[in-house]
Amino acid sequence: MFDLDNSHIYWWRPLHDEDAQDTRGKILFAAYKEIHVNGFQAASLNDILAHTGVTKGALYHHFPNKTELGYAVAEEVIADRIVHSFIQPLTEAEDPIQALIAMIEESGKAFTLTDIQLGCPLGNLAQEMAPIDEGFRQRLNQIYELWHGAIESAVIKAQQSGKIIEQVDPRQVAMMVVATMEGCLGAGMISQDLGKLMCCGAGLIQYLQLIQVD
Amino acid sequence: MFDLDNSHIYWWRPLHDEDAQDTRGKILFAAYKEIHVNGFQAASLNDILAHTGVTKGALYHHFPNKTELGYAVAEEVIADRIVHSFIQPLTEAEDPIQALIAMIEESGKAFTLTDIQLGCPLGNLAQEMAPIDEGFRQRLNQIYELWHGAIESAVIKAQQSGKIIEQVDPRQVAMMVVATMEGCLGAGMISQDLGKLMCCGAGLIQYLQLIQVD
DNA sequence: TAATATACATACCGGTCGGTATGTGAGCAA
DNA sequence: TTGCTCACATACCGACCGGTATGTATATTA
Repeated sequence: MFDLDNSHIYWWRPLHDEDAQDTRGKILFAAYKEIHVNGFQAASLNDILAHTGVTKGALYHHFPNKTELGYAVAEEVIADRIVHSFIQPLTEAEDPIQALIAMIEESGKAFTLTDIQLGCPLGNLAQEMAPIDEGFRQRLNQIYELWHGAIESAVIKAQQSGKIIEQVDPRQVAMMVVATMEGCLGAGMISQDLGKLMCCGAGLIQYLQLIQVD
Repeated sequence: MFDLDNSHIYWWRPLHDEDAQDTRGKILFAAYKEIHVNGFQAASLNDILAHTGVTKGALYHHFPNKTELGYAVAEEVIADRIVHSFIQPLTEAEDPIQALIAMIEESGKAFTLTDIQLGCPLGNLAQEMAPIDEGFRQRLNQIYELWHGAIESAVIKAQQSGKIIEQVDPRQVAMMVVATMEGCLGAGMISQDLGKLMCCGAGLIQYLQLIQVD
């Protein structure tokens, strides 16, 4: 239904170099892009193969069926991306709340119109598959729990060093931040307007500043 | 792929009585449910017909093709639901911010596990179709803009009556509230945990209380 | 009453889907 | 050299998809 070849500006690209990959890696990355654009159910194996030059025999040599290919994309590609982009920067930071704010600001600037048209690979797949496939739900939920945990730890750390007010519940803040980030991306996607994405993100940043001690 | 018949507890049900509808209405409502469960692309016309007892001839008598059926669902069923559930209560309220908080609390209580498994009909469809079909994007974006406008007006009204601090931008708050509500539903969906939905919603309510003047 | 339009019902079509059965060439161990 | 395994390649299958062509009963109009 929709064919997108914008590999040169693909923000959601996994961090490692996909050109130097083996057959399995090629399939995995092509499947990731197909799924990101069309969703899992509408993703066509034939299209994935056409984009890679790999044949169907090779695909079914590495993956038993389409569903397992989807699981592998979730576990290996998407999880990897979330950890590197949103979790590691938080756990490594001195001041994790400032890092979080910086991360939101950076994301807002780094996104292109093409990026937000596609939405978040994790969020899209979760919305589509969680209700109808327990295997997807569990794998994607695990990624979210990692993410929630990282922000929760950041808030706790900030509270301990007296940078965030004691009244807020770290778990609540963590869930809300992730939810709002996903929601902001959705707003950007539907409006196809980077300004609205930034507007939404600014609201989130202001919230994070409101819960800091003066 | 997934067949759900929980019409007796279907929270997302349109407000009017679907049993007393004409053929067109029956198709529309059945399509709405199919799309809500499976997404638009994976929604099967044959399944819709099987659930209604209507035949394909009747369907194509009322709708020229699947896409136009989807447009009609967005314009007539989904928009109707959002307006009645989230917009009218706001525009009619004396104290719209309190109404907004009450609405979030009420939603949290009214939802069943089955409800959150499916996610928001508007959000799901937007995430799926906005990137690949301009017709869907425009129709769904219009609904979001209505929603944003209603909350923005509520915030402005609250600022004028001195109930909300002047520092916040009404448009930012509006977009963030909608984004967070959608994000919270997503969190509930993926975790299949009403507690997490409530936790996320509590974070949003606390934000709304933080921007109120003491 | 005859003609016409509406509101469906039935049967079927070409195309695409995920999946499979079978074939093939390279590498390696004996 | 032979025999086996791995890593694919090719051809094909039945199922299901959205869509259409055609038939028919009923209501409306001339």
